[in-house]
Amino acid sequence: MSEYKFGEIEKNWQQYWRDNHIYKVEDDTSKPKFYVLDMFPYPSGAGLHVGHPLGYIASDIYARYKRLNGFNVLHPMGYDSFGLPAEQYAIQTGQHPAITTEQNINRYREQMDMLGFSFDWSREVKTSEPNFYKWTQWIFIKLYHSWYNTENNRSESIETLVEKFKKGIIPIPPSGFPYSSNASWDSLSENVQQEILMQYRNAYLSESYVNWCPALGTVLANDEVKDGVSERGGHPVERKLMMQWSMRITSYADRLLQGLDKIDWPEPLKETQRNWIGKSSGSSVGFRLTPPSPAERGTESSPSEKKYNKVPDGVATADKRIWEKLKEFSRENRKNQTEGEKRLWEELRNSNLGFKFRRQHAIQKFIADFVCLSKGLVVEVDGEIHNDQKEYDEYRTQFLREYNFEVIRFTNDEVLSNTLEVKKAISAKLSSLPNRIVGSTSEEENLSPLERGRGEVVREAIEVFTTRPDTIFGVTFVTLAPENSLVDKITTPEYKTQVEEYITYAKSRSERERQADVKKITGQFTGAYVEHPFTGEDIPVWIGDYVLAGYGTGAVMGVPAHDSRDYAFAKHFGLPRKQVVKPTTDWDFEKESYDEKVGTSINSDFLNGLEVKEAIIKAIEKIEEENIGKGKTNFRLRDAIFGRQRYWGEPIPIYYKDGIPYTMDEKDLPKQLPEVDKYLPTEDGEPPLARANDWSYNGFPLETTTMPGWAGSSWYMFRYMDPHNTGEFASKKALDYWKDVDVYIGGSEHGTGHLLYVRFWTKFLYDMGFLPVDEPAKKLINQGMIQGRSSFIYELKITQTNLPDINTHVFLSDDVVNNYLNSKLSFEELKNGILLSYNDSYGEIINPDNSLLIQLTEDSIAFDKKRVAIEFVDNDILNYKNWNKSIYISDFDEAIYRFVKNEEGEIVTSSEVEKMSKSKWNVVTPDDIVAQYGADTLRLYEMFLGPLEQSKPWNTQGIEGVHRFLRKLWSLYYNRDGNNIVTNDEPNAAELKVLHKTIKKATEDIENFSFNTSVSAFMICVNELLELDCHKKNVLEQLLVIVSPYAPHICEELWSKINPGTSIIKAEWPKFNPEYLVENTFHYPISVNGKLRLTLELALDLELADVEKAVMQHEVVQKWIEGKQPKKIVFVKGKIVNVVV
RNA sequence: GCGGAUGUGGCGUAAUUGGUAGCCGUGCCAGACUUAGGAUCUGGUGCCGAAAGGCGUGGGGGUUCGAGUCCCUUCAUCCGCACCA
Repeated sequence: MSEYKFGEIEKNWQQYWRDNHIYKVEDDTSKPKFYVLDMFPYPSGAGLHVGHPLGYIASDIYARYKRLNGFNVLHPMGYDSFGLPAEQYAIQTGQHPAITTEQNINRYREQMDMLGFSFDWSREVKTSEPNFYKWTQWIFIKLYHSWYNTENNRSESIETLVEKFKKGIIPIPPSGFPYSSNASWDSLSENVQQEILMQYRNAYLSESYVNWCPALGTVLANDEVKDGVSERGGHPVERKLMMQWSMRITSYADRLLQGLDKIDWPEPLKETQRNWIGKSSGSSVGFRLTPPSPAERGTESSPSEKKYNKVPDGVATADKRIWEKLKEFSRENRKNQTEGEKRLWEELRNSNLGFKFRRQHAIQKFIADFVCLSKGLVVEVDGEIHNDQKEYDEYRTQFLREYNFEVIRFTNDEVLSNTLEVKKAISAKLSSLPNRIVGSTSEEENLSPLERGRGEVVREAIEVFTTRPDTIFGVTFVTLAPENSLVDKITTPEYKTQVEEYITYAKSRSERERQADVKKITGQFTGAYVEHPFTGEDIPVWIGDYVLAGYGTGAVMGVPAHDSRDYAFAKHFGLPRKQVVKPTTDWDFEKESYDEKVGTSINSDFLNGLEVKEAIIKAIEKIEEENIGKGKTNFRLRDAIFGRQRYWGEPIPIYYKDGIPYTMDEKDLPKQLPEVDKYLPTEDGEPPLARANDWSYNGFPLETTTMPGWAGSSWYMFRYMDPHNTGEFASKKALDYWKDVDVYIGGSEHGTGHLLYVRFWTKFLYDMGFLPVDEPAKKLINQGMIQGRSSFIYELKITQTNLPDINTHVFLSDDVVNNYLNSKLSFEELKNGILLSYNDSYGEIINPDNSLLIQLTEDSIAFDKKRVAIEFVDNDILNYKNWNKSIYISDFDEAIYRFVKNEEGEIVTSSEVEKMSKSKWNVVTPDDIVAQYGADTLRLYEMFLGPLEQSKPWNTQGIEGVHRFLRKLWSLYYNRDGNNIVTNDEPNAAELKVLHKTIKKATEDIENFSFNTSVSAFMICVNELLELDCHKKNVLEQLLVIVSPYAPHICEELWSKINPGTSIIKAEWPKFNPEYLVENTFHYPISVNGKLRLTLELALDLELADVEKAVMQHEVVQKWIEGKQPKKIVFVKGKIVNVVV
């Protein structure tokens, strides 16, 4: 063979590799493993475009490199084959999505094969195949039967939770509202038990606000919604309250955050994830509601308005009327404590259990032995139990319950003999109860402990979350989200109507509107007031839709002087402002709020003089001390909605018995998708699965929603390790050997979706003992996007008063339009050009006729920007000769096209860089490039384009150069006459230097994923070898090995010529030998005063003194120092000499 | 608004991490060969200047013998999040 016939060569070798299963990987534990993974594609109907292979080429190069270095490399590929487009297509055509998906996959496969990737196709996975999604369903079942135990910070089987319940220990569920019942677990009905467990399950069913997309007929996850519209299709999305399956990813928020520190992922991506998780620490603060007077409440006036009397009017714990008497009792009791009481007080006092207890405390007409007001728990120690005592105790318990106190009793003996158990029981009870806000009025502050026993005021409070507790003294109002359940409770009668109106208005605003005009300030006063926890001032309570119901407590404290949103709100409604932080610079508080976290606290009582950072700490301290609130961490991350009202996804393996969900038996998996007549919701609005004939399990109805697109992709990398296993998702042996992905390559657009979910599931599977690792990928590379270049052309439009505009089908060269718009071209000239275009038109003239154009006036013309398909544009020049009018201009209708050309006779198009997409007509497929230049050229070129991580618009300028390089490489082996000219001569020093310089560079670059620079190194190497006229096997052979990951076909071909019968795939990466690069001399740059004046070749072993002599003698240096004495001579060996005068 | 990134010839980019700015490739200019071609080869090509030389890494300032690289400041572009308290 004489010429570089890439087409033939590539086809032959692809065939050879396939036939010999050369890329098949065994679990060969004798070799070190290396796992190189690409994010698997969704097989869309458009096929691969030139952007897809960018990452695949990079990973292929890396995989090949690792193989040549003796690693056992796992490099698989598969398809994320469930998804919306296939289903949308199915709805339109009635064709089963599996069929279109299969077709698309075949097309993808064909295209990938064409590029010579070294994937082990025997391990291919498809998420839509039952033998794959069987395990996705299996994982779902595991998630359902597990809960996150915050004690040891990991997921556990739900059984461990039930055991706790049986022991009476009730962990606080993620929702924050624990069940509290004195009944034993076993005595609860199945229904209640399941309901309780649902509060804890990692996969759970709950009613919550979701992103509902009516056009797609399904809910979407937060990361599938961008700017209030669906990511796929761009349909509007609204908030809707629905019963939904969700994944409790929020339980993992902190670990997902921590985990980022130990993985080698790009910093911007980690930052995006941190942002998305959105951890912020601060404090909750309770603002007690000020009891309105009966007159204000309206209770006196009319019973019908009594429903607004829900504000507890300050439950003084002691009945004031009998206080004096109670005080006596209390005093007596304190003196005559029983042993048990004494012992228990030792345990409870000083907040030993984490909560403040009081003893001998009056609650209405009783004295409780011990009470924790912030939890509403009374602990009683009884003496001997006789019957009347029992009855009396029962009565007390009942009574206290009415006042919202839990009662727990122990006998004297119990306390003494088993203090530890008693303590544990109290602890468990405490942690199961919600917090209450307890406060005291300032007058009570000065009372003696005994006198305080009179009771403290327990009132309902609005709890807010703030990251700036240091600005607590700057609070001038409190705002609730319109959805906040307190709104209804607190609104006073006179504001009832307005508040209701406002809520209706807020609901009517779609998510998109709400996001679109963030600047629009709306809100409504409720009539209610709360009390400032430190100053006791009355603070008005507002509602406003700038407060989000789903974050924190759905309520904020308004500090208009130090929060820009509060500032805007206050300004709009004329609310006062209080400065409490002194800025470090001049600040005009009239103009804006001072939000910075630097400065000194002022007007803030105990915080005065503290720096913001200290003040925050101090404020939290005080808030906790006073039982006003608690230091707290909030996450922005929401639980991920897991159900989709769609057909083309994994069925959720759940059935319902009496309305209670149960998981299917694992042995019955996979639960395959049923056949349906249509891929649309039923008439009753049920998801498509409800159309199936018998969608049931053992006679019970099955769940009809399916899993979201990200389900399969959240664990697929582990399936590749053991893809044909039918008993497990992967064997322990395979998992232990392959462990995790060493290098994962894919786009950064998955930063908050896939890459977060896959980390979540990995951690979960790790917790449950199914995986040996808790992060899926050690290293991640984000390849940049290859953007498309969209072309546009202007169409002349005639605007008419009172009539619709006329599109003329006259298209103008972009520069002509610009010249006209910039007045470089007169209207007459333009008109002339338009009329002339009729002589050069395509087809006959239909409409508008020339007469209409003759009447054109300056006021009646406009230009319409239209898309042109990329295949008809070469370097921004419209190739109108190939123009296919039926497809290639948007808004086509039957017509004849005319073109107004510029002076060069060209039609110039304008262009924009956009995402490559079928709908934008800017897709370039690899097929044409491969046909024209070959896969090796495309591979090299895509790498040569620039750094892998960088996004860049696709252009083919420069592809010639890369192709030329391959031909030059070829010419090292074959001369023009097609004769093999490789010799067996020993290479000389110069040749070895060139080779080893390149080996060094190629090795370093590949390790750094700097593929563009190594391509350039190859070019230099080939250029230099050609110059040296080097055709020696000992040099060329090694060169081939280092080029082979990039251009495997040509290298395999040339290799086979010099090493017949062997494959370069099995070769060894050459070892860099630094000896060949050793130099004796160096061309020193010599500068005078930092300015380069000459270079001087000097021996490398020269020291400063010799160098100085040589340099100073030099006439050029003499000239520049102008006879002055050098102040200093800087000499860096092997680098530079600088003479300073 | 917050967060992240990037600014270097006509263009894509490179620079061993503070040490000769512009490698490699395109494009352009000139030449050679020629079957007159969008092939191949050779030379040139940051800008200004006839040259000597001067100026040059978005702008301004600083540190240093020396700055594309470090620090401060400012501008522009792109990406992500976006009323997250």
